[in-house]
Amino acid sequence: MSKKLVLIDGHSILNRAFYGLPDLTNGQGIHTGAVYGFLNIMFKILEEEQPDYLTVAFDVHAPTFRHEIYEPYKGTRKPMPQELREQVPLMKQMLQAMGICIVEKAGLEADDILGTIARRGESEGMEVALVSGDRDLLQIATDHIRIRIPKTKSGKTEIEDYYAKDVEEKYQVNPTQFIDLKALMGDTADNIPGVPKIGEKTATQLMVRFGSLENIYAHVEEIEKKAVRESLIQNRALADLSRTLATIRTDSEIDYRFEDAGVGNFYTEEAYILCKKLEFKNLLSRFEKDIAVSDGQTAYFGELKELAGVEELLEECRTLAGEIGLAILADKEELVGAAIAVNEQKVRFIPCQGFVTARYLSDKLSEISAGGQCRFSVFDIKRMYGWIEADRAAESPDRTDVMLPYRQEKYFDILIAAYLLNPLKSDYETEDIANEYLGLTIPGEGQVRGKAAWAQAYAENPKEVADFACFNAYVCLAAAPILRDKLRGQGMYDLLYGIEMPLSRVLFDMERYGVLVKPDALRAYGEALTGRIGELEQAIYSQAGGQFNINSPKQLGEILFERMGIRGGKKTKTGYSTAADVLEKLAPDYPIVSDILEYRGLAKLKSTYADGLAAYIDEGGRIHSTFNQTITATGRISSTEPNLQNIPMRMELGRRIRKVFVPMEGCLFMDADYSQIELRILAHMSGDRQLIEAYRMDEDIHRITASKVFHTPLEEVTDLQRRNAKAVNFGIVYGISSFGLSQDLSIRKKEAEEYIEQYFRTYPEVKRFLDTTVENAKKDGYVTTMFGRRRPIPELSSGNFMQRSFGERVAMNSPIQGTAADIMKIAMIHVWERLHAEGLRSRLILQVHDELLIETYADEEEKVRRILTEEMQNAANLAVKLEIDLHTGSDWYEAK
DNA sequence: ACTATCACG
DNA sequence: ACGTACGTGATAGTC
Repeated sequence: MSKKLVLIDGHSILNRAFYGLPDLTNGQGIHTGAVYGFLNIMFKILEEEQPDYLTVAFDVHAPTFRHEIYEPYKGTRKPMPQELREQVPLMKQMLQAMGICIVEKAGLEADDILGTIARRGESEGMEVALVSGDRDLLQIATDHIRIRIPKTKSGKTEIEDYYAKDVEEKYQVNPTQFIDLKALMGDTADNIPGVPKIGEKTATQLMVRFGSLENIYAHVEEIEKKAVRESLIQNRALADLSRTLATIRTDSEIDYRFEDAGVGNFYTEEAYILCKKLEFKNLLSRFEKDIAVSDGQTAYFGELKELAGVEELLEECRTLAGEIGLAILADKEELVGAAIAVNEQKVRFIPCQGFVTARYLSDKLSEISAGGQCRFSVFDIKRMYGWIEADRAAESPDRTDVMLPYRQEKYFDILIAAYLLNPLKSDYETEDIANEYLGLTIPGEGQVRGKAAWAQAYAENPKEVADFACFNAYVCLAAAPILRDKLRGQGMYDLLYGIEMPLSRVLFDMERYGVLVKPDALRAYGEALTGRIGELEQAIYSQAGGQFNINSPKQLGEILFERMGIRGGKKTKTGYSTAADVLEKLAPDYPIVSDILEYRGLAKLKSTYADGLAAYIDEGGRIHSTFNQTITATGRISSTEPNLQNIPMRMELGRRIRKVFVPMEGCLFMDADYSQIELRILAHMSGDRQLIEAYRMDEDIHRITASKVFHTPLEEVTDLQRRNAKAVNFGIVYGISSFGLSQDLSIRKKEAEEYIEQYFRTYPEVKRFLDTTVENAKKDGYVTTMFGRRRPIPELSSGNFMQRSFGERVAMNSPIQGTAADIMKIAMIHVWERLHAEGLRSRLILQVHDELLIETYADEEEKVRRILTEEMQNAANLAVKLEIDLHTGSDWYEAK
């Protein structure tokens, strides 16, 4: 096995970390963000590489410009900001404390040091990973020297890897040629002048054609472009100088021995003290952990393969009064294994093999789950119910306590907890939770399995996969108390056990149950569309005078606004806007435009719905959507693969798709939706007497609003007035802006302003409520729903007007939308509980934000109607009634 | 991977 | 003066 060497470009990574992270300071006002970021990147790399040797190189003078002596070409790189400059010595101090080898030498660039050590390592047969923030180092890449460039993308650090072949693939030149390429195009940041008039494109062209700078000059007369040719000839000296400047030395004289760079124990007392001083809390806990278990975190992880050992462990869990961490590795229909963290010292992976079959393990876990003393902390419980409640998940019982375990802390889901604590993140891997709440770096799922199934990954790499599972179980166990404390501290513990945990069980059922569709009807619908789409296509081509891709906004824009000369303003960054609202204005004057609009509509229906849905139908004719509980910023549920929350409704033709969603034999659909739930919540939360009063009248709310706002007797309110009032009602809920309202109603901004002003005069407490909500949000940095759900709004402290305005609208909207989501979730749980408690077979099928669909057995219709009505209306006790519209039918179209 | 568009609440 | 309605997901095209 060849040895592994990791080299880090100190300044460049520190720089990356500085600009990639918010500006952290400790209590004494010392800036620490860059050091912190550097350490995180370094630990991530170390976990991945597990190197034998590690070295960090620095330039001697902190803000050195590359080749500073060449004054005329002084770089355009900004000077290093003070906040970063002062972190350089701190960084070095930290590395020294951790016993990490640092190399720097007066008169030498870090690049040259890195290049030299990398080559030496390679010649001694090592695999070298060179970590740097910029691409200069690419010229060093070989088959054994890999350049690693960390990229910060939306908070996550991704690392790009370049062997020699990857450089060629990406830049069309090999690493050696990369030097010449750079000499030609120059690099202002690095003080490399380059040849005037030659940029990246021309430089690449020349290099691909001639292979080297030397050869370019040998054939310079063959270059067709006059400007390029002459610039080359005139600037020969500059080109040669640039080449020298661009070349990284690999034969520098440095005093360096690999023995001094061995990777040892970083967690020294000295480093611990320094981390404490800098207040790297996350890192500290990691230090303590590693000091405690001295020789590495995996030391107490183990694999259990013998039945006897497994039984012993499971029995221990069954009788344990405390909490255990549980991680399940499962592919779609195959349980591969489970890791259990009994305590911090005992974490074991149980693979499904030999006598320990998947069935055995699943049954055992179900038994413990149902009757054991212990509690489970897991990641993503919804995906686990199927494995740990094999029996109970089946049809059940006439009991009133069916939901009890989910309410009473039997389970703790670190995914849901992390989501509640910060619902703004785009994903919540165990890896991220470990890092954020435990300061621990663990392997990521992608690293361990790539795209392979777990079964395959385990077969190929049992140790790594077992460790991965153990890490996950461990993190579930270790993070639980921390997350619990934070949730309690933020008043969200009741939200977790009153709503989210029970809900996860409801969603699991809905996903597994699915919804029946009629494949033939769906196919027929698609075929009907195909016919009309073909006609429209021909009509459009003949009017446009030729064929083109109607689906391409780019081509369509060119045809419409250039070839056909239709007037229509540019809108998007990339060209003309062909969005529906633009085209609708043109449709009356241009038949082709209305054809395009119709085509668009039909193409959408066909691709997304007719064809799209068909791909998800299982053997039983059912579609099983996934209901995501940890996606939205406001607390709503989302639906994916397929999305069943955006099935067409507003237009008749699209709405007909709902006819293919049907109840199974012997059942009917029962559908109920809340009537203006958000506006009612606004009435309640604001306590506005007029608005509450309006809801107590048995009359259409938009009509009443119109009457009040426009000072018109109720009977005389015109349709237009009602429509305007309705738009204002919506606008208020969205976090009103006069511009937005004016767009929606196609009126002048001034008029919109007047409407809003009138509205607020009518409902003054609504205005006060919205104002204080925004004000509090600015003070606290977040808003909350009636049930304590939080949404942080970082935009509110933005210096950017647009961002801040957005934050203000969000502050007005989120408590309302979020409370509506909370109420619907409560209703779902109660409906589910009563269906089970009353021994009914009817089941919840879909949730569409304010709507619930139940597949109802014919003989249960009246009971279900009662349950649905009562539980939805009574889900929350507001100052106004929660009313619902309820319908039944033999398909979704009819029931809605 | 990103953009534009459009389906829903 | 800034340039917007709030929350989602899927598809197709383009890079």
